[in-house]
Amino acid sequence: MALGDLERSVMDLLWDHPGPHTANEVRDTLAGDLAVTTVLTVLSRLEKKGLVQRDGGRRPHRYGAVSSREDHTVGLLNEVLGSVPDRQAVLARFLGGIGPDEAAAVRRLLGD
Amino acid sequence: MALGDLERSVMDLLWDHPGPHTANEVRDTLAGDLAVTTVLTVLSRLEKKGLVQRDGGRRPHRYGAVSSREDHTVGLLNEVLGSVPDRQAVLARFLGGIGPDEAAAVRRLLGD
DNA sequence: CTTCTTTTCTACGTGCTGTAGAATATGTCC
DNA sequence: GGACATATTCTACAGCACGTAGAAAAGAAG
Repeated sequence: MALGDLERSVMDLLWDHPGPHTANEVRDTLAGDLAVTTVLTVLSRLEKKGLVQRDGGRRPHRYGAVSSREDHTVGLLNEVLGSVPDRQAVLARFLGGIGPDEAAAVRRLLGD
Repeated sequence: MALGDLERSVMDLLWDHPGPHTANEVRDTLAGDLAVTTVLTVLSRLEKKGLVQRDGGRRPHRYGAVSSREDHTVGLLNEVLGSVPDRQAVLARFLGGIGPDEAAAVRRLLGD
């Protein structure tokens, strides 16, 4: 599920400032001068996409990211890798393109 | 630049059957019963997106993928990774999620 | 009950994609 | 070269996702 620019901005905001937020807080933190209804529409769409969860206990409702930015991004990576028949071949090209320092980091992360 | 379903099918075809193809060949190889003009429209759009190159020397024109599926996919991966502030953190989560056999493959690819 | 706040419904413009007919350009055969 | 076949471009439209927000409804507060 691809995100539009505003949806992406909202997610970035929720990731950068954790803790559930009200629509008005999101609106005030976002750049630009959007109507609250706009923010609510976007939050609802993100909720339907499974990226945002809502605490609708008492008003105003609070919204927060379902998963971390990192986990979400890993999901995207796997989605991309799943669209290709030879995952390994893509990883090979990818690893061939990263810098030496990053390669070292990868080795370390794999418990060298 | 995201691809639609038909655009994706055409790219898969061009990747799976290398060598430049005419629009009619593409049409005949694609599933479904599309008009040639449809295929030509899609090929033109893919050309504009930089994914397809056309040899317009003599008619019928021949179309082929600009880069390999692997290179294109690596581009997508880097695009995803570029949308995040801490690339390393994402890689960490990604590597943590791959199987042991794939981890071994990665180590090997990094010139263990 | 009246008023304010919050949320939902509804709506519209825009851009992308799938789809293809109409119009045009190019090649081929007598 | 003219008629016919083939290929390409133009134009168009429907559907969907997204940005955007007003109108309407639902809930809270005094």
